[in-house]
Amino acid sequence: MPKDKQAEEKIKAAAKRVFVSKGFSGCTSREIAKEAGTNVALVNYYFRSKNQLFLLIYQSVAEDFFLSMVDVFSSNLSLKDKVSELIEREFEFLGRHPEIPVFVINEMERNKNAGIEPHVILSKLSTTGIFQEAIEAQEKGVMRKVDLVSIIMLIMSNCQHPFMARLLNQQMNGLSDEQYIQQLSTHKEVVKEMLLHYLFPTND
Amino acid sequence: MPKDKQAEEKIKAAAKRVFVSKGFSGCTSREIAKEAGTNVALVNYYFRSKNQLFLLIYQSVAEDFFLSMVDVFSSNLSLKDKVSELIEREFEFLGRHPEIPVFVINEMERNKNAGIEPHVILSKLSTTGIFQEAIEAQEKGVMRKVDLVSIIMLIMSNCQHPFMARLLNQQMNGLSDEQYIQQLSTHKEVVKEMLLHYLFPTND
DNA sequence: CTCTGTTTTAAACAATCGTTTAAAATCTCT
DNA sequence: AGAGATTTTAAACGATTGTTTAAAACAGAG
Repeated sequence: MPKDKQAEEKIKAAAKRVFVSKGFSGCTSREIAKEAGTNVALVNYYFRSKNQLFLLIYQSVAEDFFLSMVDVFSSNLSLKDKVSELIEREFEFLGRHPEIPVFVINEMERNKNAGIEPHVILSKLSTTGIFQEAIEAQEKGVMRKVDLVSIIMLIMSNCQHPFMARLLNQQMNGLSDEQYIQQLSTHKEVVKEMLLHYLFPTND
Repeated sequence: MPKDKQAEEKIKAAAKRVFVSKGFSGCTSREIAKEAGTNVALVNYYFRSKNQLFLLIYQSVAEDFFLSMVDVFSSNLSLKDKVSELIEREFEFLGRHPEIPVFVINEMERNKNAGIEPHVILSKLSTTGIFQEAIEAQEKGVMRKVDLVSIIMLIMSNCQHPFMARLLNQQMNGLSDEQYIQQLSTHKEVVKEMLLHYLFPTND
């Protein structure tokens, strides 16, 4: 009884929700089936196995995760505005998908010696010319002469960690869910101010 | 045949290694037993169940995780030196136990609605008077007037994330294990410079 | 050595896991 | 409406899960 033709898409969407929030080891095929409103056999009918379904989901999630960076770097904003815009977009994206960084990191670690491929999106980052642009800005004295890898790490740390460590931060500071959402929006401004002042020092 | 009296401790140590690196859902009781060089029955003989053993491990790990902060704040260094020393100790601790932040965050999330208690250590943080000290420093103009929660988040983000996202950073930048260890030590200095200059601005 | 209590082991328990099978239900096309 | 292909379901498969049982191996005291 195909109540709606899109059973395959329903399963994919359910799998995405369940995998991202509980991880591969933290859920079962039957749980995904129930979330999709069907049974286990149909999940394997469309996707052959739990592991194959997972790989499909992981790739699409990892792609989403890395995508926002790339096209900011391809724009023709100034380097400083690119960094500012990147922070803005990361907070917006992670506000909608706060579980993704932990999910990706967990599954990279779980498949350390196994199959998950280094993602192609990452190499696209080089092709935007962002590194060359950064080096030139450093030579001109526009940007502080800091190790480039460290700059990437600074941006990622300050954008991702507030979402990854949400429960930790809430409990440390006694914040409700609503209070933490408010905190995130003030924290975004703090991060932007700190990073931009550090990377692009001015004389005022 | 009790080859060594300390079977209980061996199991506890093995459970710590396995739980921290794979998480509760990512491992089995038999795996822990094998890691300890014994069998499943003995694990439950000493700890009754996988879940009870886990809770024991989780509490001790979470305690270690929060401990370094507290006694830095209890010292009689200047506020600026306290922050500097905190960053130094966090990088040292996480260098020895890089898996702990992800572990704690994962298990807090997994037991969101269940049993893991908010840790008492966190409330100890208030008793050090660090918050009062920070407010006074802000009133004196020694410290930048930034939201206190955000300051904590800045420190935690920049210390923890480089260890949590190790694989991610290595793959983004094509770094070997040895190269990343080197990167971490230069990044520590960058983090210290950025945070201290931001929080304690001077006129030079 | 013998007895008593503790520690360790092998084996089994029911439940659940990922996966498969085969039949039922539904859709497509004439 | 009816034949053939596709989709969906219920049921079962062996393997593995957390947990328990009962007997073996051991320690210390008399």
